Amino acid sequence: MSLPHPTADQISLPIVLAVLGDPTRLAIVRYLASKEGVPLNCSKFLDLASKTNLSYHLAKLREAGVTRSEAVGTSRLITLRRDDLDRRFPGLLDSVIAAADGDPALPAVGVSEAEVSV
Amino acid sequence: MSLPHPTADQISLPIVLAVLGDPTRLAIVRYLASKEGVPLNCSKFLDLASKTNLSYHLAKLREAGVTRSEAVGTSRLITLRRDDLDRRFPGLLDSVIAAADGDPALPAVGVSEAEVSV
DNA sequence: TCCTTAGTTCAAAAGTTATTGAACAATTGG
DNA sequence: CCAATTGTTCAATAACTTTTGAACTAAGGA
Repeated sequence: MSLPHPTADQISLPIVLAVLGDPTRLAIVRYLASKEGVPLNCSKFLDLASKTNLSYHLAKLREAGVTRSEAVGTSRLITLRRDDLDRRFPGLLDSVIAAADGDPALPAVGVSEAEVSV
Repeated sequence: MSLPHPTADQISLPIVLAVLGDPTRLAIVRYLASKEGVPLNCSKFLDLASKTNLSYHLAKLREAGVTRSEAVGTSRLITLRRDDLDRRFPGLLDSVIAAADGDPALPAVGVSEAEVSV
């Protein structure tokens, strides 16, 4: 582990809610949840935002304690901190993801604007 | 009903999360949840923020679809839109409120700074 | 009617967050 | 070593959010 992460008990509810309240970050979290166990690198999310902007949003998620980023080579392997989140805020992540999955208007990884309207 | 409210299906997940991501608004929602069924007026929340600022936060909650405000005389009776929220986002409100209740560091209605530290 | 109570609106200021491009580091493969 | 790949950092800007005080409206009671 390379970058600074909060410990599980430093994770703050309002910060997590505010961080998940951004559609780009919510899309990242949904995708991580859908690929649980598979560490992903940033390039997976390039259809959501520019590389620089993604770096910003991924840092927000990491600093909030929602994700964990591990440096491996030139990549960052990103995983959802599901265990920590479930322990701190039981049921929260599941209900957020289920609600997001039920909303076709939200941006999602691998679903370009074109694909949506076709 | 006097003021503009979104319909249940206009309620947006990211907006609700962002709105609940503010500690003052989270305290309002927790208090409304703890007094469910009892319509409250704004004065209940005056220990959280100034009257003007409260008006701003309560408008945010209403516009997001989290609360309903009804004008009765010079008062606004405020209630939580639990049915609508539970239908749109099952389990979300309960997990947020349970998580907030478990965090003594969060501001709460009727718990002044003095009372906390004494 | 006049005063009080309850809350809103407005404009300004302050603070925060999001987005961008250019420049930078670090690793890996040829 | 050189070039490509992967992602970060920085500074600037744009855009939004929060907070404030003063002025206002509308209802209710004396």
